[in-house]
Amino acid sequence: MPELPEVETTLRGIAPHLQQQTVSDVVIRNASLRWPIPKNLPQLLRNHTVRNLRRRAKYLLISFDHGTLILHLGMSGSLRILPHHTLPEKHDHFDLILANGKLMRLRDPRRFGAVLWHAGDVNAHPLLAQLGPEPLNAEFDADYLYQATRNRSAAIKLVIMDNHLMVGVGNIYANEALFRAAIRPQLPAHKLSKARCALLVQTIKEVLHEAITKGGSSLRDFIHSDGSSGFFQQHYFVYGRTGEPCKHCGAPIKQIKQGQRSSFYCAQCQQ
DNA sequence: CGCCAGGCCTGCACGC
DNA sequence: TGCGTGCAGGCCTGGC
Repeated sequence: MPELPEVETTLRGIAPHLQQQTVSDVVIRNASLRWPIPKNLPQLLRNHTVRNLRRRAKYLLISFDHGTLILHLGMSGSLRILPHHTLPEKHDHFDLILANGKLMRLRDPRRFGAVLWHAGDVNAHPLLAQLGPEPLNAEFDADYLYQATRNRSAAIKLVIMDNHLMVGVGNIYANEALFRAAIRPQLPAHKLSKARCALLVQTIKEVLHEAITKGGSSLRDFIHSDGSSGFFQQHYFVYGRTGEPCKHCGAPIKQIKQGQRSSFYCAQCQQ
């Protein structure tokens, strides 16, 4: 279930193998992801060279001279670098085959991911054009969060997960960042003081940085691994810990639903 | 068997 | 008008 740190780790894992490499072929085994994989991708990419790789929100952007391949891992997607002719397994839907003897393979059991093509300025793509700032960029700061939440009466957890306001905060890290900032997830966003906005900005950056560092430490296993990059071993303060004692005060962690997603918090520590 | 998890787009209805 | 908001639906599989 890739959140931003997993996507960032994936980017770092695949980038060295794709950079300046020429695509020799594209294999589409099952085109029915969130949107259909364009059928003409093989013709579009054959004999073209990867110029650059980057991440925007949870999208991986692989750019060529004539356009950009947009990848999203959805909830169950992973990418691996493998030798040519490695046999595909059940949920291996897409391969980018490189002239250097390797291939990049997308596995996505639940098929919520995406493989799209955009010619021209990728930032103008409908999926990317409306996105808010990156949480790890300097532009995402206390002033920004404070101003952006003044007219938002919705719960702060829903607001920080709104991609128009900011990107990259999924359910796990939203819960964890709010716990660390001692902010109750149901709090109306506009009620946050400037100081609490500053704290939340800090804890969001902190949980994401920590997760990326941990993911990075398992990067050596990226190739030939299952692509999960060791994120399973992370410890959480609140996520998935319903009824278990708060690691700060011992009170049982509560679970509620917000926007059809589970929220976890300590009613004692978070106000 | 049913329920749940995950990301996130889409559509609808409402009120200001 | 056009937002913000809340809700539901859709896309899937695997694990409990």
